[in-house]
Amino acid sequence: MERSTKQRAAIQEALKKLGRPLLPQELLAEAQKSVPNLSLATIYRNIKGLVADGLVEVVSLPGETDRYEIHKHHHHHFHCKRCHQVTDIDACPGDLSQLMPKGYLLEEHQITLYGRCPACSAMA
Amino acid sequence: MERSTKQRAAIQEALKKLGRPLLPQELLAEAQKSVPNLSLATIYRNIKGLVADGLVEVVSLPGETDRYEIHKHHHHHFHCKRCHQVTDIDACPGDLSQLMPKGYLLEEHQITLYGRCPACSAMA
DNA sequence: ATTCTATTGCAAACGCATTCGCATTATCAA
DNA sequence: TTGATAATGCGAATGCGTTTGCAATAGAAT
Repeated sequence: MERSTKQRAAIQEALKKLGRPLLPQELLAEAQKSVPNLSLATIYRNIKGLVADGLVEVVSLPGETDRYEIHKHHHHHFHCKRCHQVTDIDACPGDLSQLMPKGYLLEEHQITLYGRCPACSAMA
Repeated sequence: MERSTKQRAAIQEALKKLGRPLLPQELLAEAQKSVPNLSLATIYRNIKGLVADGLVEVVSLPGETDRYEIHKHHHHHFHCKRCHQVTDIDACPGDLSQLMPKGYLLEEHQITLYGRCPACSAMA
């Protein structure tokens, strides 16, 4: 059966607290603030379960290793070119079937936006 | 200096002929039709050069290994969920800065469309 | 033709994210 | 409290895409 551990709690906390897609490493760093010797293997093991339970979702961006965030409704992502943090974008242009050539059936779409986040655009 | 080999020619031909982003393996298979014992290492070595020369561009899609296609102007991609082939989509919704939260600077965007290509939607 | 050396093919080696083995620890039902 | 066993930590092992070492091959200038 399923046991509740401080590690799993710390992981969910971290995801909830930062509220953006996190790399296993980022998740590890944040969760270790409450469980110091938490290991990366435990991050992977728990994430796997959380994803299976539908509590967490995998965020794959082009050329990036998978990130994880608490499950939400349809949304897109912004990737800062400077700090490389990924942020959720709740807006959506809507139906894109207008872009499709004849004969193609559109089922989903994913948009990745690139640029500078507020903190980074304030700098350079 | 730079020499022209039948392998490099075959690789460019394959990219031109299929006209869509190709995986190293797909490229290998197609190019081997004219140069039978072409090796994967040669695919990688030549692609590297072609990309450096700006003749070929890298196409990274979420969760997929990089594909390569002849360089074109801004466009997007369609990924068939059944046959997994990737097709160019020349249309673009245009300016998406309306989606951005305040303070974020938008520089680029990438859209990946998913569904069924004509051949595959005709089936199931 | 001959020579010089870029390019190739092949297999071994890498880099890196993710998974696994296993002894140890900790959760939870009884 | 105790016993059964799920979960953890750590390091070793995978998987897989890509790169590299090296001897053999083949462009291209002379």
